[in-house]
Amino acid sequence: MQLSRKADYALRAVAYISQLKKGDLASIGRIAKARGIPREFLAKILKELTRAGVLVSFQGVTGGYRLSRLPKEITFLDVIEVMEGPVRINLCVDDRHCACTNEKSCEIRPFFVKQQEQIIRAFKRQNFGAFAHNKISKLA
Amino acid sequence: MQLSRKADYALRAVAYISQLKKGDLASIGRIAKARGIPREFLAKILKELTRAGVLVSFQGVTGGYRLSRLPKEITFLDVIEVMEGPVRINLCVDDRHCACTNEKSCEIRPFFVKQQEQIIRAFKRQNFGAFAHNKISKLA
DNA sequence: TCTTAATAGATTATAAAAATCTATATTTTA
DNA sequence: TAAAATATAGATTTTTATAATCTATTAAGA
Ligand code: SF4
Ligand code: SF4
Repeated sequence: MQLSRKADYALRAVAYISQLKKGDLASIGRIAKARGIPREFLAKILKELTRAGVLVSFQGVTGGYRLSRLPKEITFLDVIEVMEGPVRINLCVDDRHCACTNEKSCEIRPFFVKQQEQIIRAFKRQNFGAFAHNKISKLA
Repeated sequence: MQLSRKADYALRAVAYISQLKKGDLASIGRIAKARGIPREFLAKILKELTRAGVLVSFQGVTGGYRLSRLPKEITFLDVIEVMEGPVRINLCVDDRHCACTNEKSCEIRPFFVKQQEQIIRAFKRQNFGAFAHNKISKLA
């Protein structure tokens, strides 16, 4: 019932990158240091975000990462789903078949279906526009 | 980001017990069979719920469990917290001190504080009155 | 006193999360 | 063109949490 550290790190890294000036890049090392995230773990995270199309990367001495689109066009849900896969608040609550065989008659399932909709809506509503360079004074 | 099986089992067990007629008891074996929950695991769960004051138990041949109070007076939150401890949607989001040192300046924390309030409110609102004997035709 | 319950608590097994490691590819610049 | 700094790929390891089971004991009714 708790967000993984991986997703938490990812959200903070993307928030950091959102604050870059247009055209700027941030390297793994810089982000890791600024946000206190284990460097190698962050490398893995940014790699996955890049592969998923959330970030764009550049290799070489002046390399690093930037967003693939505007901050306001990237949602918390986008980032969380790259890290954890589809959000499922309880085992059964998605469209796929699951191990539990009670799905049809289950008393408590409808409650979780509803709560899942709520939380997904909230994750979708929250985007990184709130952290963009013009919204926050300076990078730490 | 997913409810534990333990909590899911617990909710279904309490829902089952909520459907008993006044004065009736249900044994571990009966509930486990009816709901497809591993018997020994359920024994542990019901033990904990009893110790926490959600259920009342009776030993001996005619023993079993009943609710400690009216179904509508037991919430999903009550049961979930006995199983998993305090609900925390992300590491930092509670009153205690946590490992992450970013708490004060963290950009994303306020979002999770808010979402946590939402989900806790929903867990508190949902009670077992909805499953009481007079609401549902018969026990399966 | 036998049987069928719950209780207590330790233990094991499995899986997921978190982190790290090794090696390679790419780009800049001295 | 060699060195340095960067990202990429993927495997591996470590750690922790979840899930489940086991052993022994206590309690009460028939
Ligand atoms: S018991 Fe109900 S809520 Fe739980 S996993 Fe199965 S269908 Fe879903
Ligand atoms: S980084 Fe922010 S949201 Fe994440 S655990 Fe730390 S304070 Fe909480």
